[in-house]
Amino acid sequence: MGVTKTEIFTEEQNNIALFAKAFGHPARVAILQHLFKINTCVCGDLVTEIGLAQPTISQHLKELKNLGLIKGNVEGTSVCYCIHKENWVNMKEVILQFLNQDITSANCC
Amino acid sequence: MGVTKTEIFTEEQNNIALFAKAFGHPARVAILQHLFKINTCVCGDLVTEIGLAQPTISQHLKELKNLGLIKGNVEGTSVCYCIHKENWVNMKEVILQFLNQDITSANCC
DNA sequence: TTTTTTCATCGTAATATTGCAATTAACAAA
DNA sequence: TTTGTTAATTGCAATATTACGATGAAAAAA
Repeated sequence: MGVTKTEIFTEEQNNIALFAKAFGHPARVAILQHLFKINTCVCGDLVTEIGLAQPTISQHLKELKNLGLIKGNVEGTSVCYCIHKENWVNMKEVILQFLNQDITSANCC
Repeated sequence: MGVTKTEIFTEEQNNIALFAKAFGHPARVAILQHLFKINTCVCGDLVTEIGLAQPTISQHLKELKNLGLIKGNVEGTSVCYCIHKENWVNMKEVILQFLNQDITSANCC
């Protein structure tokens, strides 16, 4: 029915899925990459950088912020965004543990 | 319009997003985890293991297969699935490169 | 104060995703 | 052949996501 049955999965499985969804869209990937590349707060140039309409970027930023992967500071009329280091490291741990499952001993067809 | 504007992003950004979407749903996370845990081909018990209806599981398996992350062998009336090792390693490389962007020197607010 | 700048929010349209009942397809077993 | 088993496919309903124009809010600039 279009709604994910989160209740039948573990918290870990739901967390992995939530984080993965965060960079499951190229616009959010591009936003995060830009924040890493600039390596400091970014005030306002994300719209021209990415090439989507301002409300669309704002929406993607909101999702990333809700997940805690970025934070935003108001500076006058503009807002400066940057990676939330601590939460990024936490997210990375969760995803890495999933990606690094042992595959070497797999006895497959 | 509900449709992602893939044409304005790089191939790398689109690839990261595609792979991330693959485990952006807890059912697919659970399927992959089970395949890793069993560490061999799995024939048929995924439906009872995960707890979703058979057509739903079949659909998630199809997505993972289309992305190349798993492969399926027909064995009589049943189908055996397992991780596609080589493609999994490739996917891991792509995601890791994205996750491991340097954050230490970030000069943030 | 008025205007401008910058970003968030609202409302809406288009498309995508999730989930399942019903059916079909392919094969094994009787 | 008929029956049973297993998994894919079809069709559909419900919900989620993506994108943007229009508008609103807040602060700086004139």
